[in-house]
Amino acid sequence: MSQTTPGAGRKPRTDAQRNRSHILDTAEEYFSAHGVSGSLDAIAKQAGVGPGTLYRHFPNREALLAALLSARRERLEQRRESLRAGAGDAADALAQWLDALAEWAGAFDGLPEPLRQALAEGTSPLALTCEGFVSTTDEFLRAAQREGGARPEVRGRDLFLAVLAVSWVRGAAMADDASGAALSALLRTGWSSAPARPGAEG
Amino acid sequence: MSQTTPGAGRKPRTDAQRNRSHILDTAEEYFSAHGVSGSLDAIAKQAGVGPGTLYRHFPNREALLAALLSARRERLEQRRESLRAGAGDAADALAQWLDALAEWAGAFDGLPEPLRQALAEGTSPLALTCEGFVSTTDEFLRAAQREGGARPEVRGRDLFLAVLAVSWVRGAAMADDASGAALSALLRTGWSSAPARPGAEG
Amino acid sequence: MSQTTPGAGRKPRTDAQRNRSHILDTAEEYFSAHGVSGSLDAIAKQAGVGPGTLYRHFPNREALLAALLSARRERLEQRRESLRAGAGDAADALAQWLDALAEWAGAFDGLPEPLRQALAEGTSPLALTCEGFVSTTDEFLRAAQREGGARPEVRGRDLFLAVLAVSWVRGAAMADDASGAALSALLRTGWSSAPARPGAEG
Amino acid sequence: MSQTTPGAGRKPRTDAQRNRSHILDTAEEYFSAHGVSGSLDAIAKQAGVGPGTLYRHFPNREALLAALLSARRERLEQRRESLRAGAGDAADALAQWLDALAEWAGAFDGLPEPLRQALAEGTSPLALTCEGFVSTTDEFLRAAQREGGARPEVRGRDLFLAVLAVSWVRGAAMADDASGAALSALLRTGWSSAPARPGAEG
DNA sequence: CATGAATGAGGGTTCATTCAT
DNA sequence: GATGAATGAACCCTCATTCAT
Repeated sequence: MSQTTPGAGRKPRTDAQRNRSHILDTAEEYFSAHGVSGSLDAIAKQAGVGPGTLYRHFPNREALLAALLSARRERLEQRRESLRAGAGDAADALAQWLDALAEWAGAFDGLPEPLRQALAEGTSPLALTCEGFVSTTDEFLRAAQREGGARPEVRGRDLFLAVLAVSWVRGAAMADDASGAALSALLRTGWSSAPARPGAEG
Repeated sequence: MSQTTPGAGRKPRTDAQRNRSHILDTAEEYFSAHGVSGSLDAIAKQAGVGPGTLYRHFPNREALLAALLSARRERLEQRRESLRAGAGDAADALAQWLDALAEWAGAFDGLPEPLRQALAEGTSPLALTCEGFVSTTDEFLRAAQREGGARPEVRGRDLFLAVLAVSWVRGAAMADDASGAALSALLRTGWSSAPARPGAEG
Repeated sequence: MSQTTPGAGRKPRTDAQRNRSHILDTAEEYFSAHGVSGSLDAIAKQAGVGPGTLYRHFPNREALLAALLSARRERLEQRRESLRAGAGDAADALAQWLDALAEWAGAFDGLPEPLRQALAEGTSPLALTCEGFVSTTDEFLRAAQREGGARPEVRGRDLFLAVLAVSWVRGAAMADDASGAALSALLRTGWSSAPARPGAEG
Repeated sequence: MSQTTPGAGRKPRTDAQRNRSHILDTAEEYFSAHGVSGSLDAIAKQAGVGPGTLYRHFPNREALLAALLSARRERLEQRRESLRAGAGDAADALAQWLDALAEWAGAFDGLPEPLRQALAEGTSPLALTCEGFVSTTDEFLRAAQREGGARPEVRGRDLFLAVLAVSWVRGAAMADDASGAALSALLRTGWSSAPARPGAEG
């Protein structure tokens, strides 16, 4: 009655994997449609498994989220590599990295919230993922600072949080889609047009 | 059971008012302690009224929130007036206005979320309040732009959203309290140290 | 779809009472059939109310149990009165009171367990009821002790617990129904045939 | 993952035994800590075996319990032997046997319950163990009766049940630890101080 | 023999909201 | 106006048991 596509026969053992990824697919779909607060039970049902099965694979919502994001993380890490390899401006690289990060954090409706919490509380499987990205952000940032393309007082963690915040704003179906881009720009240049403290950075 | 002595038979119209403001006081306290997602039922109970009574005055959570914020809005409007009157730099006035706004948006845990939604969806009593502040922000912003103290491409709505976003980040008990301030600074100056406007500063 | 017998129209307000007692009736029936560990949700469903309604009236299983038993308590208290009024032997009165108590404690399958817990932990609405009966037991006991019909070292609380224990034994569908009676007798006379009090019988 | 070095290919038959006794040790520990209603899954996990393995050895909770108790049974049977050998009073021997039994039945929190059920239903591996002890109790009892130290109408089965009941009462963390002892005494002498029906037994 | 993934009913509980009184 | 009982979907989680490998 439950999990097999009819005619697929039995799927045990190795299909723990298949089941797991089926749950992941379903969750991806479900979170995309309903946001990260969607019901776990509903995901299980939609995946055609009992709640216990989902629970076995992912003991809580964050674990599921973490698994979901880790798939996307790969893409992000590829991006990181290509940006590292890229010859150009360190500041541009940072900007592009932040964009990639923002896209990642905006994968699902409401995702920024648990990410921020993970960062704040440290526990939760999401925290590790976040910390990793904070480090990467720091690298890009320091490179840019060395080249004089980024303000020296800025810290990677703040930048990461800022990206989260921008994603959070984007999250709502905005009346005005320009806002997302505008905020990214704001983040880069600030609203002030005063000189960026001449002499502070050469 | 709450405000009338039983058997009095006289229920002066003012009782409705008294009830209403008692609910507001309770809600203020409750939201401060439990964040804006606290149970409305609990507020009603704590206020000593039935849930129906609460609902009569405030048909939903946002209405209650709006009423709560409108009290604080006065303070904010006073701030606006004093900033308008202030002689100084228009950019500084804007910065101070944004700070005041951030404080307002951080009144309760989780408040930025409904504010953003209100702004995005337009419906909801909160939307009006927000729009009002967007306008005010716009005024300050345009003044600053006229003086050359703010970038011309920035819009008041984006600034308002940015303030919301900063408040949202602050919301979590951050491991690092400096982040809030850092983000505010970031918002003003951006992370880039490239000249704010080519030619503007040599 | 839910709680009204079709055609009964609406039942609000006063029918909180009717509802409440309907739940009680259902619970009585349900506990009789399935023992005191039966599902509360199932009771609610069978009573035609939502789980929340049941929950409103009885915040937990013990509260429900207490309400159920308080109905029977009246019968027990009548018994107490008639025993008090009865002229006869104080020891016999005690014995009959203990029998009544045992019947009360055996009302539902598994009831002795929560009763014992209530007595041990003191919290729980059941505890009060139990304590009351302990007191009554003490009264009967002391009367019997004064007449020399009960051992002086025995305490009311122990007797109450013993009754609970006897009911507990009875609880299982015994292969041998004589056991219940045998235990009651045992409780009265003990298994030893040594003189009850040295000198009391020569 | 548990007992074989992976790749060894050799799984001597004794491993089953080793597994079995490891499960038993774990269960002993677990039941001691959590009472007999603890989760079997948890025991399996703690023992480092799959739930299936546990189930192979012990098809249900009672089987596991029976195995656990059979270890303790040996101690009990030694006690029996020493009591049989003892010269003294048959009634005292019975009393001591009952004490030993009570201790046995109190080995784990909540143990009396399944024991009673086993006795009542006859099925279940525990029943055999219980019946054995009923017989032994009967032996001691009859000896005492022959010496005039026990009432003639008492039966071994009732005494066994009574011991279970006393253990059951002891089970709860009693506000008053004296109750356990008091009940044992009660069981021996009864609460009545009337002569033990002189003439009925000599 | 051992494994451990899967099952899935069932547990208690919460709460925004409606509506008869 | 105020009341508060009723609703009932939804939530997360547990666990004894089966069975393909």
